Amino acid sequence: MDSPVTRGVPCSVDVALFTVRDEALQVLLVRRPAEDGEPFPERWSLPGGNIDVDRDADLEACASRKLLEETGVVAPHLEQVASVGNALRDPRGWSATHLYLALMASDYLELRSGGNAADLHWMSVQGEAPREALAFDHDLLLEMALNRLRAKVEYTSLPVFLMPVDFTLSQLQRTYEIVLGRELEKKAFRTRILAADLLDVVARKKTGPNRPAQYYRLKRRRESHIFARPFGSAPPAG
Amino acid sequence: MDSPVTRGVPCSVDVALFTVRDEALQVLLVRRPAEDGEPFPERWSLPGGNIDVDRDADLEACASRKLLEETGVVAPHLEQVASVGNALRDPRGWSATHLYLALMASDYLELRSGGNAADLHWMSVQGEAPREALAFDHDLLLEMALNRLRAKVEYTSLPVFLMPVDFTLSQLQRTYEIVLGRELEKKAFRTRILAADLLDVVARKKTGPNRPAQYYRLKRRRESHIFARPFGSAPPAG
DNA sequence: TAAATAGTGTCTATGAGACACTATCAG
DNA sequence: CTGATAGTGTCTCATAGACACTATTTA
Repeated sequence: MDSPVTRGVPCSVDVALFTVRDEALQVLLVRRPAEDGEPFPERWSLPGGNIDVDRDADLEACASRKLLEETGVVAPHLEQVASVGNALRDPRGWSATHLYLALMASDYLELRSGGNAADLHWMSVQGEAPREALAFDHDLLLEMALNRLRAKVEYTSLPVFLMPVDFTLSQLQRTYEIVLGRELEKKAFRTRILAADLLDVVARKKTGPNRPAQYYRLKRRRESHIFARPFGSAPPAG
Repeated sequence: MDSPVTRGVPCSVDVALFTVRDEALQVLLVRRPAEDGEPFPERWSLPGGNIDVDRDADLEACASRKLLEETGVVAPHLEQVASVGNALRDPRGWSATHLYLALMASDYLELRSGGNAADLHWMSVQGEAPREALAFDHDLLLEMALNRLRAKVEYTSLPVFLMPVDFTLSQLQRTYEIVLGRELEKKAFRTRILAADLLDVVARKKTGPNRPAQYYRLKRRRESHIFARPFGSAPPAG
């Protein structure tokens, strides 16, 4: 109205890609470039970057593109978490970023970063140990993505996207437990998951010196299932 | 990286302000200006507009400002819903908007619109009747805000922000029913609400030719309560 | 008294929690 | 047989759902 020319605001997308590796929930980080003029040189950050209005059909397409370019990966789950815009998050001035949460099985991973894998890093988010500060406000963004992930894991089937194609219920339960940071009751867990009718039975597979487990595979469906009650006795976050 | 100057993207905030009036859930609309060059002249739209990096500390401050400027109102609940950015939503080119959901009691309302109240309009969102198309992609934004509202009302105490300061449990239940579009069981509703320890008892008030109801008032707390199970037998949306 | 709305008593149904039990493999 | 992990039987408990019942007001 009163501003004759609307300049626009620097607009980016950042992606918190989680996986479960080595019995821990981990998030993918990329190293910031060392070039002159770039803020936070050589610091770790979430993968992401500015929207390219000529290449990105929409915000989610930008998130997919950034993930593919920086990691060579197409995640089976990608959802918008929130947007953060203010004058302080980038030393160059007012900017807005659009945070996405991505999930994938660790055995899909074959990371590449413009030929330099040393610029990629999995960081465990378990434990309260002080972590190295990330670039920009990415510590906050990571916290927001983690809160979203944990909140949804309390009452949805989201963790199936952290599993390989075929998996057992014990493996799925372990994944839930790692993300939630607490143990779950076996019988209740199995009853719920099977009642949700999310999984197809596939052939049993050989394992070690014990009864072989039934393997399952996600049915064709995009959305995750919402359970009528949250897991465990803990109230859902919020 | 390869673009020497990052131009930025036109960045706006839109607010879906809901209230319950006349036994219906209603959303506030503002009329687009008739000026030459403005897209969608004189069409109805959600209140909102471009971010002013000199005045808005962050996205939420921008939403509050737009709401105050266009309606004279400070809503007791304001939350971010999602962001939509693509090349098609504005005929002038790629843009991103940040959608907020606001709730307030209808008896707080004293709308003003730069001196012209005819540019404001409450639209009922009940019923499947085809509505007049809104400007930009605001039909989509309204749908997203409605979905968020209805989903959260299934398992939270959000509707307390649609109530006046003092209210009865019957009135609160009616508000839930209007938003959800279905009736709830009285006993279960009252038990849940009271067990959540959200409300303080205030003095009874005179009513009509019947037993006077107990009035309640929201305790001091910012966040809405999350119930362990959704209301009714219907599964939560999602 | 009737009419109207507020609020409760109580039984049933569902599904989670606990936990001990059985099942099936390698050796 | 043992050891290990997979999977089940069954009891208890919390809370929603149904619905009839009582309570309190004005007229």
